[in-house]
Amino acid sequence: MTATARPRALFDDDRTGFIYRTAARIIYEKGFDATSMSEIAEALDLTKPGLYYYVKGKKELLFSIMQFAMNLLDSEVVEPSKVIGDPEERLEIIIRQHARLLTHDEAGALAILIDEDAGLSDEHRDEIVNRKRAYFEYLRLTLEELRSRGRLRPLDSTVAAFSLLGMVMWIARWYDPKGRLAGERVVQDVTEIALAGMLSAESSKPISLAQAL
Amino acid sequence: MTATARPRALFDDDRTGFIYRTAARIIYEKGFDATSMSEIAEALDLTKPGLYYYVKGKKELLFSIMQFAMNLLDSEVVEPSKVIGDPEERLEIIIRQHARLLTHDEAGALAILIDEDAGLSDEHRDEIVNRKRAYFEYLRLTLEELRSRGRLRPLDSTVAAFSLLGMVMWIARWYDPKGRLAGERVVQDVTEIALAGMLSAESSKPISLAQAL
DNA sequence: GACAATTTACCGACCGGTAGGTAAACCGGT
DNA sequence: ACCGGTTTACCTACCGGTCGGTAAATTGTC
Repeated sequence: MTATARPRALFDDDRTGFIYRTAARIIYEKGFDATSMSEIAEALDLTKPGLYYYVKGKKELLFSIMQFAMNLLDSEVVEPSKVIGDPEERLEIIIRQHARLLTHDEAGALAILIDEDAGLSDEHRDEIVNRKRAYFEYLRLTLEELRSRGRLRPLDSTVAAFSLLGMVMWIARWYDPKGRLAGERVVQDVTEIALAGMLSAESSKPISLAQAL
Repeated sequence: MTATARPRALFDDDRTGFIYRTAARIIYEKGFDATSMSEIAEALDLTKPGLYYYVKGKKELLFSIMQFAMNLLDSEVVEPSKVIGDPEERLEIIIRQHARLLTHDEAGALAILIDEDAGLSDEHRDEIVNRKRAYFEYLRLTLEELRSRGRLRPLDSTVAAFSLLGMVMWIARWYDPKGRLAGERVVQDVTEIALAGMLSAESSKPISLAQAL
């Protein structure tokens, strides 16, 4: 697990990266519309035009942060799960990794990804929505694969996939890393609830092949 | 429209009610900050001062809508479930009724309730947060009751309650009443996933107890 | 049932303030 | 002398909110 492996995103070394991450934190805390460019600039010890030297505009800034968040999701959740053949194990990794991401500090950018697409231009929103849709479809197809092996409850896979996402995404809304609950406990419980909600009653893990016949 | 028991909220007859509901729809679609009072006024075939004849201010308008939504939640979810003794049945009613509410048209006000508390004044936010907290605690205590009867998986009840809420609330984000999926199918599947995720493996009754509603 | 007094339901014009954004000057390092 | 990075000074657009006013309905009085 190498627990401390920090995700190391695209922009992390240069000044631009610092700006994006700082902006993400503030926008996450206050909301996109309620956050002014001057505020972000101030947090960077800059004046507003100083910030505009680095970013083209407020919408582009939001878009960049969202692309960063989607990259994070791809590299930390999708990629590691892709190599796993068994759909049940794969589903578990998806949930667990996604939940884990949200309990870590990068949650800010991820949470922005959830809520703020209204602030994007039409073309940018299309881009983000497509990437979200791809992730959703990946999750849904994993569920369908599970169904074809008789391991999924008799559920509509769209409803099931959205339910999983809702459970997991919600973590960003309520979890406080400085609170009573340990992050790993949250990740563990959410993963367990999610799997139990999806898998058909009999034969959780040990037996697998005999049932398909 | 009589037999199906429309929730019939506080404001439904008078002009004020119409204003609140219209505003809720627009704010739900565009977000609170991105919605101007002139826009709301225009949707009502009024000018801005005309709108201000009815509402004291933008924040008060938001607060009123949120109070309406909380009242709806209380009358449609909490009240009907309170009379049920068995915690498993009660849990099912809570989930089912809450999900059902979100698949109906009143979802707008409910969704605002989810996202927009940042727009409230401090005192108003306290009021809303307290009501939300009461609902959460009601749900969590139902889970604890379930645990005391050995029917809850070994989960932290806080994590479990938030997971349920996330699943259910998320419906407002993705469900389209005009889409492919029938509302009742969504309600049914989500309820099933939720219960399966909570209840310990042995001895879960057949799901369909409370079909009549 | 006539008519003055009052209230209801609005509108046009406008104000203070702030947001996103820009032009142009400035400054330190090489 | 140049140039990346930064500032000062500023513009325009729009937002929440208010002021003064008014046509139409309602109410009280005789």
